Amino acid sequence: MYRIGELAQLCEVRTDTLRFYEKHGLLSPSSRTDSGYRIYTEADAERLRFILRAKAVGFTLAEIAELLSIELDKSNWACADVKGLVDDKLANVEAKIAELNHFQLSLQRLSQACCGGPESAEHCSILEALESSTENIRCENHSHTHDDAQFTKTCQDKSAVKNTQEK
Amino acid sequence: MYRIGELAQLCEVRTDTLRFYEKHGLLSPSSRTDSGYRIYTEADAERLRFILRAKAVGFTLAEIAELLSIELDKSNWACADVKGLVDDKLANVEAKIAELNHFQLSLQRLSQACCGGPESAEHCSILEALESSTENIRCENHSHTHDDAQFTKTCQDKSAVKNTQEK
DNA sequence: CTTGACCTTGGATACAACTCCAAGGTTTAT
DNA sequence: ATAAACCTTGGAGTTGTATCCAAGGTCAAG
Repeated sequence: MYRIGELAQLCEVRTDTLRFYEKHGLLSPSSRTDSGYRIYTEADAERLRFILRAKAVGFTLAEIAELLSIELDKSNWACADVKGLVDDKLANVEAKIAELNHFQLSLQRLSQACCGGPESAEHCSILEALESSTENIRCENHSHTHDDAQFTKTCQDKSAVKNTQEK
Repeated sequence: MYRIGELAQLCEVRTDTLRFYEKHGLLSPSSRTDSGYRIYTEADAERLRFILRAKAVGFTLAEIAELLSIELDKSNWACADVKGLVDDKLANVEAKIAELNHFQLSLQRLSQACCGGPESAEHCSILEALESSTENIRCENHSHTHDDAQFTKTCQDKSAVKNTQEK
């Protein structure tokens, strides 16, 4: 039997988070004291751990609510249903990874093209790329032309410019 | 010279988005008609394209605002400043990728452990993993024990259960 | 001169997952 | 008996990126 603060400490969440989960139907205390304090049982704690584990593999709270409803009524669901949720999530995660990989590649190319020195940014390859090239930033049309000339070219005036930079 | 709807169509954004960018200091029309209509010049369109390209490589609008302020005053900034922004973003993106890769791995393991068949979910490996294992879901403590016995085990009752599944 | 397409503004709504706050009640320790 | 630490509720705020709406003004065509 835990009071809200105890359960929170045990599972390393905030009390606010527990109330938030309650409001959203994920976890309600099994009972209340006469004065209205929430009382959580060990089973409640287990349910919370289930939620946290599901969060740890990337499920949103809405998805976790679905998992919990299956969990409470397992015999009326098939493995296929559960696996479906996991596979949908997996596809979802993989799509996000693909997008981020695209960002990563573009950023790497931009970074490599820039000397990164104390020279004036007037001829900075990064800014130039953002000013004009779309194809070379988004690598969506895989043209395979290997024309990364634009990206290996660095800042033109490496010769001292001695600009005072105020940031 | 474009009216808001024309520029929006040209760059494939909503007019609302252009007003939103204006409200947030990213892009203001160069002038207005007597009746108050926004008038965008070709330079404004270029600035919008800069914004959209920066978005395409993963920058947030706040970061883009920073890039734009450099863009407008290039000579007072160094390549190092620009490259710094890109490299910070890159680190940021890579951290997100790492997190998602972790999700992906966990989800793959869960998926592989489950038969995915029409059997009752009463002994579903996925639910069991969420009920009890934390270490096997989060692969944070790289124990390298290769104990994926828990993950290769599939649903126990492949023998017909014939549960009617209502979803 | 009316219809429809366009434009204006300010403000509301949406999503996710909290986090914080104020005003007040309860429990525990001294 | 009183202070500290806990708890309650309802509601507002956060971050990011828009999207939608209502009430009204403008413009071109027929």
